[in-house]
Amino acid sequence: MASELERRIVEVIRFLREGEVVSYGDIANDAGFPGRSRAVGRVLAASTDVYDLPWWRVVNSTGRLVPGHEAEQAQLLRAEGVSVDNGRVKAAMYGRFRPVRRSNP
DNA sequence: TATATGACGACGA
DNA sequence: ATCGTCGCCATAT
Repeated sequence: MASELERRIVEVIRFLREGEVVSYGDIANDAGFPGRSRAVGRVLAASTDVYDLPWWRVVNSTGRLVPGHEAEQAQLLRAEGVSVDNGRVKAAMYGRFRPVRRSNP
């Protein structure tokens, strides 16, 4: 049985659209559980296939791709028109993803 | 009960 | 820009 936290997280990820890239922290915030980014990673790692979620549209707060799935994720993202460079989402202009520190906003 | 771990994030060096 | 440390917290051992 899924917890409230897990249900909310899954719901938020399910609604991500093509070309929309968000961070774990963004999802935690949208789910109503700010600061619980690790829970987002845990849910994805454990049940991506179960819920059939667009896991590739989730990156960390610095734009880094998912460890161990970088090649596939980069391919999936580029197929949606998202630029990926050296294991990173290239710019801060996709979806709600925003880097924490931008030297040149 | 106690530690270790991790698809994270903020910060400082 | 990159790396290490620390806070966080559910699971695993």
